[in-house]
Amino acid sequence: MDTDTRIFIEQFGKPIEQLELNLSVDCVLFTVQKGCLKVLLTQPAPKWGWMLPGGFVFKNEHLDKSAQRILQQRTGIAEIYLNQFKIFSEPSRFSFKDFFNALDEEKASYLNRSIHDFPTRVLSVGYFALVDFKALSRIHSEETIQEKTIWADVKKIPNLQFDHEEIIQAALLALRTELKLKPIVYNLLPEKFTMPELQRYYEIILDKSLDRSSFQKRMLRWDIYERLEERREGVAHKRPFLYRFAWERYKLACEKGVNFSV
Amino acid sequence: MDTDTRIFIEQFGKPIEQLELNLSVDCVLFTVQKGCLKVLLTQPAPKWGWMLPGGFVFKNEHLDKSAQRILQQRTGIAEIYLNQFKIFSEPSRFSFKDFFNALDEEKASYLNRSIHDFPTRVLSVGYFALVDFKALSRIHSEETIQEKTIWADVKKIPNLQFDHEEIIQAALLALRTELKLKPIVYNLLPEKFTMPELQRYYEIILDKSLDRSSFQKRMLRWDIYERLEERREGVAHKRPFLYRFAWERYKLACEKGVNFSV
DNA sequence: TTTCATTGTGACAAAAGTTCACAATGAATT
DNA sequence: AATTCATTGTGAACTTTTGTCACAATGAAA
Repeated sequence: MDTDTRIFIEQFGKPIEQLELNLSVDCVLFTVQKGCLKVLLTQPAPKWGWMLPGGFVFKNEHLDKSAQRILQQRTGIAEIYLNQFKIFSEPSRFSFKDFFNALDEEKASYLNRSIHDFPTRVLSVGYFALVDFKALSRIHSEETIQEKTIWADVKKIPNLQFDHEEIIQAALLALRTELKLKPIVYNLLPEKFTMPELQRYYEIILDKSLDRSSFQKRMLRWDIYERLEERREGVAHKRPFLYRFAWERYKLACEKGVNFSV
Repeated sequence: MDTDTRIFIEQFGKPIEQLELNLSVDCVLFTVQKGCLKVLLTQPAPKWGWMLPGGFVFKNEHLDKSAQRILQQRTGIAEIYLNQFKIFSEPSRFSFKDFFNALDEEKASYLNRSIHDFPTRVLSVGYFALVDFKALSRIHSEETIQEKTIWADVKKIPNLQFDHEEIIQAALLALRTELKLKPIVYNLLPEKFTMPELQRYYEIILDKSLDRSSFQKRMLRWDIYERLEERREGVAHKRPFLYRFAWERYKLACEKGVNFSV
């Protein structure tokens, strides 16, 4: 019996009978590290290439919960900003038949099933998620799945399984579009951050440089960031103020119809 | 045998074996008529209430094609602006069991199948579509399905089947959000239109009044509408100029990063 | 003590958005 | 035939927002 295949299909312990085999979720988890926008890639077993963290939806499970579960299994974090951005439904995007054949072994019989028991079309609902890289390193969850993972620069994505390269490009587009509508960058930053840091993150996501003075004025005019008394310490120059995202002010700004595009 | 049920399930002629019974598409077709934003509702048979035009996806059919087919069957128009905005996946949103029971007849046996042959969860991919009301009245397609339909004011939606009321509200939100990103209103208008008409359509969609002078200046500054030599004739006052959406200019504006929010 | 990259801020100009006003228009009314 | 009147195109004046530039403040590193 091929344990890897079983693990892949059975979602790390969930019996196959309790899975919607025609419905999967794939998560594009973005983070900013070393000045680059990165996405999490996994390799459940050495025989497979890199792919997005994802999996089949449980019977009776909400899609959002499914995405949340998949990310929690990998990061240990329960509350991650999630955005369902697109459904990938190309009939040929994933084939159980090809998948089992590619394994070049005893195929579906591993699961005591005929290949005809598997659906011919598997949908994937694409989610993008945002997380502060530093928050990840502080997490030590015992639930976290042990599988090989890397953070790949969005500008240098390796070849991926299935249609996952397409999913990442669509996620990137959706992230940038959403950023014109809502100030979601704060999900990538720690609770307290400086204006130059906020600006840097915008620049990294949008892949273009912004003017410092007008950026600061715009952010302050939105009035959704609370300036703290503290400043960032230990810098070799003037210490920048720390800011914090202010939910109540943000709600007010939304009601006023503030345009959050930069 | 219940012909209506067969027609409902079998998608007007498509054998049940060729349908993805766990995957449906529902279309929220918007139009502007008599100063109101309206959506198309259908009633395939008197025993059912109002619902959105929709149906099961064919095996091997692309989702976009499916939505296009469904709308073409109802409107006769082949090219309609389409936007896949959300997936409705609540496990209990549609149940074949409840559906057949509600019919209070010989249930699934109509289709020579056991209820266990039907999936327990049916997804719906939501599309919203935009069409010029006048274009509809000029269409005389022989393919058009004969079923009872109405145009319902979005402010006065009757009780609908399944989760279709929720789908309409989500579509309305998606339409308004999309309108901040792209000038998609032109899909609701005829090829030639005046500035006051364009403004009126924005006001109807966003459900708020806009200033005439600043609206006109904004539209002209985007430089995506071509002013024609013609004017609207037969009006009891100064004749307004006619404009036309200019694709090439629009593409240039997108490259320049024009913000299309009003 | 000096150097130096970075930050907060303000002056100024340019661009965009708002408000108001007025002449032009042409069917409808008298 | 003259008058009425709601609507339109446009421009002036003003406010707000954005873009550009400059300069002093800062504090670790040299």
